[in-house]
Amino acid sequence: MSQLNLKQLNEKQREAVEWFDTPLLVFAGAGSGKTRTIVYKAAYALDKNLVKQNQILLVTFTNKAAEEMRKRVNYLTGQTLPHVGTFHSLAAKILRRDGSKLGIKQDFLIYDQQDQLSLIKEILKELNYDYRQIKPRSVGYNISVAKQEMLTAADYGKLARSYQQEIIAKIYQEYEKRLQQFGALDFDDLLMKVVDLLKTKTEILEKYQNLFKYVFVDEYQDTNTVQYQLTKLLAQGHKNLCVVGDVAQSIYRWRGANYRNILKLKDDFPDLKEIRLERNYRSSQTILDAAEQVIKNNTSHPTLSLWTDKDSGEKIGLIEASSPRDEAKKILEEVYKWKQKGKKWNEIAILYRTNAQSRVLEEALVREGIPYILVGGIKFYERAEIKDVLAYLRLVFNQQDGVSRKRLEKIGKRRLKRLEEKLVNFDYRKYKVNEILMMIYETTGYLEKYNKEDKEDLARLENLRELEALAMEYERLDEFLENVALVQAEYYAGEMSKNKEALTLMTLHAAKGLEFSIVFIVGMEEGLFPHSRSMLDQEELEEERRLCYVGITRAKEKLYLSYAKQRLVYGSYTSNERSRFIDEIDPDLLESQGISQESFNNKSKQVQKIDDDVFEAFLEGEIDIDRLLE
DNA sequence: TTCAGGTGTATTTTT
DNA sequence: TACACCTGAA
Repeated sequence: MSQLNLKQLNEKQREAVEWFDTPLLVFAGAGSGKTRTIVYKAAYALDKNLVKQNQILLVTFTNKAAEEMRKRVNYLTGQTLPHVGTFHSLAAKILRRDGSKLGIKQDFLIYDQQDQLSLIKEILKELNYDYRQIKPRSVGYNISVAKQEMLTAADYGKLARSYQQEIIAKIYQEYEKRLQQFGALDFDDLLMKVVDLLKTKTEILEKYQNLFKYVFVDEYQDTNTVQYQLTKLLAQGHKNLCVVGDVAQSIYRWRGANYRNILKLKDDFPDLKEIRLERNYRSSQTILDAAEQVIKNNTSHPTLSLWTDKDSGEKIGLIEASSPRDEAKKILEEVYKWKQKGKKWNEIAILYRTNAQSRVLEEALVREGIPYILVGGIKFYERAEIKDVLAYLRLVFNQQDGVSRKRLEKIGKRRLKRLEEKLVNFDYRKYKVNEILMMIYETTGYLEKYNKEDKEDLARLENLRELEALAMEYERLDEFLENVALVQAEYYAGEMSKNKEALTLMTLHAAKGLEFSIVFIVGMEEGLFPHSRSMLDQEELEEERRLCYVGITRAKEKLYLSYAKQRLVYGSYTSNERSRFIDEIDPDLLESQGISQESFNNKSKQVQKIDDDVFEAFLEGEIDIDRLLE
């Protein structure tokens, strides 16, 4: 039969898997086997014939998580779940099918944040607002927040109290008009419209309520109001709902996430069953203790109390540095220690609060010849050349698309004109995506923009080659565009990105859901972490603390916290106190790391590149750091 | 269409 | 500091 064996679960996990009587809320602490529990529960429901595979709806926050769960359910049961995805992809699916009832065209485009911003800028210009007074970003943010609260432009106008808000209301109204005209929906629209659809068209609501006999929602603490509504609507039918989350890991408040949604659930489902997964399989006791000591300073929400069978393990390394450069150096000393003990590069991660901090670290890694990957940075689909070509493709798909047209006008009116002439007699449905791509290149001569001899241009051409490879995977243009809009292509920057075994650099946000043997959290300074923008507001400060909690609980064996006494911020030197989060940890759990050896200090500066052979010898443990740096 | 120069601004960014 | 963005001139 199947791979399903409930003996692989602990008691609490099993209880969660077998519970089908009433709606279920699983508080799953960091490293408590959350994914495993969801996956087993879905598999169990299939195995017991409680539902068929297409009757399970499994909503996650990232495509990566969705992919992971789909794979694992498939492994356990041999069945593939068709409805696993993000809130946004689910909404897009429903709107493509039934959106016409709300007057939404079936082939609507999806505008991302950048599209939204360009559109707002254009409107600002046309309505004669000064972008210095009315900031496009802020307008976009306000519109987004409004939509998350399901406020239409008209609603917003009625609620507007200040002059600023009235202007935003006007822009919002115009923005909506244009979206409609262009046949486009933005990210927030997807959710808002689908809730609108389900609320107003009972027959459609019933259809989906009947279809989805079981609804799972992962990372529930990060849902916003409209996502909460959507969950409620869909689950209200069979009342077979399982949501999983951890309040202490809610770190997206600034995008509308409201962890109170998880606490509010009891009001909507009075017979809600609660199960807590508090056994941690990831970290040492010391790391868990530190995490708990930090998070218990948050007073506005309850927290879980994690425990483990493991030993207390290593103390938490505390690194004090004079500057970010010194910080990087000291970190690498510790990194080498672990490398010598046999750890692989990919078991080590350096986490920071802001992207700007990555640079000094990168420089140090490059100097030492340590392979690394930098997660985040410029996203693939956000690159100018990729956006250009996608704009052409979107225009082929939908000639109403004003944002794309505007962009294409900027890169060449003649090119655009030639394409538009071609499109008069062109039916994209008859061609594969890469055939259309070739047609675009031929008609517009876009590639001539770039010179192969130029290093930067060559990189752009390579990116476009990559896009072509992606396009090959799709037959139909609409499918390709939908995927581009809703799936952020994973993209790693950095010298050594091709090297699989590499140390990871990323923001604390990006680290959520991941784990590493050795974790460094750097820049633990007041003003940086907690960030100065968050220090005045209790709610925001607590979110910073949750972020710290997320960071700490990424570590399996050894955690390091580091801070620099002086740091260059916006061009001027500032001295910051060490982060309050460090002082929230019992000093007995901490251990100051030694001052660096002078030799390392001096030599590492001179070393440009280490010989491969020497480096290899070092990896084999044949020589030590000092020899390596000679 | 391109580019130099000025100006303002500066978290995090699953979709 | 450093970068993104706008503007105006060539």
